[in-house]
Amino acid sequence: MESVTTAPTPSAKERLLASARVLFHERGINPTGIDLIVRQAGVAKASLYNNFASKEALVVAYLEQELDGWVRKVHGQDDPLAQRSDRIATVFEDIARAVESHTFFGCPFTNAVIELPDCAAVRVVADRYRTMLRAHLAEISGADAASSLASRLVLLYDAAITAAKMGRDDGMISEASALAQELVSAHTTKA
Amino acid sequence: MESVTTAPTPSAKERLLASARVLFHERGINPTGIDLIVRQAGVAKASLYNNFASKEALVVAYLEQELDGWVRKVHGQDDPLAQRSDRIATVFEDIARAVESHTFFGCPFTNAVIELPDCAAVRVVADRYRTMLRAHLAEISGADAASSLASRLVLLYDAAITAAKMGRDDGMISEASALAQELVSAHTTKA
DNA sequence: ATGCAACTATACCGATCGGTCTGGTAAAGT
DNA sequence: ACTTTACCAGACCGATCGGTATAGTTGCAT
Repeated sequence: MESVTTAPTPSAKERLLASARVLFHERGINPTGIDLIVRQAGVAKASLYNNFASKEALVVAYLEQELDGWVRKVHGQDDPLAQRSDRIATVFEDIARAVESHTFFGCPFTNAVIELPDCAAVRVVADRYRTMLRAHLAEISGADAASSLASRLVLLYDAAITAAKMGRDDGMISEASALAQELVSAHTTKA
Repeated sequence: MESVTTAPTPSAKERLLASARVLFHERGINPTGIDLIVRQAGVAKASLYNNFASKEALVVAYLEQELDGWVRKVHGQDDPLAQRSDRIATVFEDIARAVESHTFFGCPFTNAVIELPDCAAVRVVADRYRTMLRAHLAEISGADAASSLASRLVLLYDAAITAAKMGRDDGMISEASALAQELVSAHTTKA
């Protein structure tokens, strides 16, 4: 039985966003030309510009799609009744799982800011993501979003992603996870 | 009195590397065209290709220059007789100072890996940098390079840079610095 | 003084970029 | 029946890309 929200034949817009996602992840944004996106989506070039004002608009839509996906994922898998340290561990396991399945290409928002440093709209979405990331990490650790602990968890999350992107990963992700859990435990017992 | 190693008139190669550095930092690598580099260096296009085989080779030379500069900087300012936590603090103060002076554009090696994901030579230089970074952080903290503490310090260093790049920086750098110093102190007193 | 190497200046190359335009097809709305 | 909407296919546009070629100049070494 199909979900009513999933059309059996994706629209041109959906196919464009889907192939843009794959290509931006695998090759980066700037090296991925319009023609390639269109061809891989099996869509006419005009359909791209009927749905998006420009390549930049497509990039922003792609980032918003990534943000939506991230929100849905963390809401779907996070168990509010679990131990704080387990909820923290889940976040880092996510990164490790993506690395193992070779579907990890770094943080899409960080990558986009680096690739398009002059695009204000990209910055806006990235800021929105980072605010929500901080809120989520604060929530699952039982800390205030403005707290020092929340800052430190954001730092460790960013760090794990950077390490996964840059290194051959000698347990850096689990190291970040362990330190994060230590911080949360210390904070929990202290309170 | 001039240093013997600094020519009064920089060669074409030196001028090219100097302007490549500025442009790659400010605009990123891919959006910076050859013509712009050449024009800003006040150099003929042929001089670029007399000194570098391709734009990619220029990028690699730029990264090697960045690595050299980083090595010289840390060797110049680090005081082996200082307290461990002070030596750690210096590393993070460096980032904060760069941010304040608006000469901070994120980690050149991370940025280059993101902008040119298919360039193996870029990866090589980036790996070299990361090995030296780990060795340096291990040394100034009195830890083994393969130790858990060294991993954690690398994580926090990366994190501080990412936070500085992505955020409006509400004390994230000093938060990373504080945590790093706490880890080193705990490790020192334990031993 | 002569020859070579390094340099400047600029025209030029094919390829590709983001983006537009034309033209045609198929389904849905009225 | 007619229009509108959404779509595909692909030619086409000017601009820019990385890179080469031509031609002339400067300065140093022998």
